[in-house]
Amino acid sequence: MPKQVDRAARREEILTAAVRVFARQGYGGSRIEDIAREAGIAKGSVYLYFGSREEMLAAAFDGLAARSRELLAEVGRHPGGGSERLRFLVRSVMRLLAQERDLSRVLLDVWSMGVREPDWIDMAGFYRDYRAAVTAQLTAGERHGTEVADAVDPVSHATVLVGAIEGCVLQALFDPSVDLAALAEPIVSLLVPPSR
Amino acid sequence: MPKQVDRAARREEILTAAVRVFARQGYGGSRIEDIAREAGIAKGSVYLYFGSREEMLAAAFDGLAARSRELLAEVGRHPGGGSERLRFLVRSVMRLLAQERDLSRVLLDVWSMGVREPDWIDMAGFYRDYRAAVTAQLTAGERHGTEVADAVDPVSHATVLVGAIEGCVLQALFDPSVDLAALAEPIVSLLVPPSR
Amino acid sequence: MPKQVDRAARREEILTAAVRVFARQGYGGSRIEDIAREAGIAKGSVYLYFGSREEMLAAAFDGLAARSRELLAEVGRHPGGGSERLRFLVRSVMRLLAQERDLSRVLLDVWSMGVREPDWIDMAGFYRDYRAAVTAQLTAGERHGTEVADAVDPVSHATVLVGAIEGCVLQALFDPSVDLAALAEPIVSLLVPPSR
Amino acid sequence: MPKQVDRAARREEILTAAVRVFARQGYGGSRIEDIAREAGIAKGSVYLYFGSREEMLAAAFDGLAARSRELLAEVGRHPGGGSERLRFLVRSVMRLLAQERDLSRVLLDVWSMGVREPDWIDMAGFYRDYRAAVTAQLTAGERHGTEVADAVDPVSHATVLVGAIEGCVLQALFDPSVDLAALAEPIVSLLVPPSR
DNA sequence: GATGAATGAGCGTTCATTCAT
DNA sequence: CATGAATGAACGCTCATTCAT
Repeated sequence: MPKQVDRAARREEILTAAVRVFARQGYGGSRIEDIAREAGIAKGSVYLYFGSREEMLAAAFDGLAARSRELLAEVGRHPGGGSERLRFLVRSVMRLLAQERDLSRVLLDVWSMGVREPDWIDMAGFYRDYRAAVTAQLTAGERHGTEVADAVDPVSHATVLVGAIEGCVLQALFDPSVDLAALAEPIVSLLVPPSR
Repeated sequence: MPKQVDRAARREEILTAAVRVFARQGYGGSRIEDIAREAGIAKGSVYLYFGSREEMLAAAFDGLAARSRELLAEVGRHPGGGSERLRFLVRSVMRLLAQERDLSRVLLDVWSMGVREPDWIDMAGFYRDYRAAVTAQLTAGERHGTEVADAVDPVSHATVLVGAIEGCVLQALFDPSVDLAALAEPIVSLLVPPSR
Repeated sequence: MPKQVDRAARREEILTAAVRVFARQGYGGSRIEDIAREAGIAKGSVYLYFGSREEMLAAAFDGLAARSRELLAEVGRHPGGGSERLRFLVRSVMRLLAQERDLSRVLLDVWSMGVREPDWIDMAGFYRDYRAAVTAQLTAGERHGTEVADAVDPVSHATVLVGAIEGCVLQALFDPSVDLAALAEPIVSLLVPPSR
Repeated sequence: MPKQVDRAARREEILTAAVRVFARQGYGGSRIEDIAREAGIAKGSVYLYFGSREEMLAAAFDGLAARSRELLAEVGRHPGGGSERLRFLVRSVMRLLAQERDLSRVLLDVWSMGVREPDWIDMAGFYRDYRAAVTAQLTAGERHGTEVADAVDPVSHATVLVGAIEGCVLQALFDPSVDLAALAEPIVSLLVPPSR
């Protein structure tokens, strides 16, 4: 299936170009022609791979979401207790986002879009799953009594942890002096309960 | 004698309408006419009070930023040590944002805009000040040795705290089952060091 | 009738302001508000004296046309033969236009408007009368054989003379180094037949 | 393979349509849609060939100016003395303008625009060159003493000659009974010095 | 497939004019 | 009379999308 591979690869190329342009100009400020130029193809050709401009934004987020879900899955297979796994999660996610500056920027537009059109991409579901995975690890050892009883209910704790990650990404986008990668450890120290 | 109008009040009315529309449709999806209709005036009249659509977005954020800065200032005058003051800050900010759903939604568009056009509104400066105020309270008692030495440097701690707030707001926007107001206490418990 | 006088005077004030603005910004680029500001009154007040923006342009030209027609009438009463009278006409007209830079500039807009809407102001009639007056003087002495037979028919001669005046005004408007007043004598020398 | 279009030719078609519309309705009264309709294309397509409405006006004048400059250059190569050459110039220019009624009408708008925005199109320069070419021919034979000493300085003489041409065009535009082509000879007789 | 010329709905903004005070 | 806030029709220009080649 050589055609299939080519098609998918070309689609990916265009998507990468789109993300660069979205990151630079914002979704609202990105013309199809800008994306085509960035991808080195003609304007009309974009429509051979994407049905609309919005579809590209969705695809960009899908990529990030897929990688995040993979991470979430990995976490469940990670050796160690809940805390080890959460540390792994936080570090992995922060590394991912620190490396994907462009995608992070685009995330802002996706957020804005997702708030308005809940049917467009299931943002609520994404973050719900995210929190659920964190919650699972936070409560992992509980039934064995090996974790100190937390004053904070695990779901709220998870929300705060997830929120801290997203909120740090946000600040890093605004202010280059905020080093996103370096914030993994503080988040871990402050929000991941010590093992045992 | 011309018609008597309180320019500032009228401007505020329009701004409120604009925020409602921005919240509902997103900045990019809000036509001037929508805003005018929401405000109960004619399209052209909007331009008697705002120079452009973007100016309304900026004004919306300015309002929120001003109230936030007030809060920050109040914090400095609040009785008690750094921890008390931080508790006050977190609770106040969360209450403010919980009450201002529309403004929070609009915040997403402002973020998106602010990342791209750093000269438009000084987002970096806003969050820098925000973090600085938090940092100040985190280090308030330190020189007297009354606070437990923190494993996390105060600036990073502040970033995480501010991030947690913003990140919780974000999740609450996506998912109505996330109760923003109820997250104040978890944030306090997890991220504000206990007094003494 | 004091009110009457005031009203007329006020109208004239506004018209003068309008001419200044038209000259500076062009008719198309002159907003009613600009004119009102120049006249030191409120926007709405303009409409107490003029029915529309276009009416002001017409009035501006009317003023110039009236003064031109006066000149034409004076010419007929001027002592001397046709040539003397033409010299007087050319010098007077050139002096008038040289003094009224603003009106000359506005003339360009009036021309542009007048070509398109013949019913608006009778431009054709104005120039016809103008040429007729010149023609009359060119042929003044002819029937007595006191003028040298001209190789050029008087109507064409008049057209060229009138054209030269307007064309010189035009060049002076474009190029400040063209001294309109100084062109009266050359026009006289070249286009007014010597007496006898 | 994209549709094959001769960009320059298409641009010219649109320009011709624009000139027709400008001539009929005036620049200020010509909507882009009118021009598009006249050209038989869609509104947006106009912008594939012109960046703005004003650019079309400039292009219209550029065309006329280019042809005029060609004429000026031809004059310098024309056989005969200065007077022969000037006769050739006057006749050629008058023929050109008589044939291009629409462009002449548009000229009125260009004048109006050019007076206000000297940087837009170098009207002053155009007429300066025009006068310079005429002046050159007026003084052509002087140093050999073959021309009768003129009472009028050549630069003023040139200004009057150029002015007469433009002024006759103007009158012809207002009044159909003025036959522009027929005015070439009167201008020659009156303003071009006889040979020798 | 690829192209890019063409389309035309759509929108931000302007401004002449009106009219309540 | 004077004012200037309000109006809303109008228009220049953009750009996502289509489709003939």
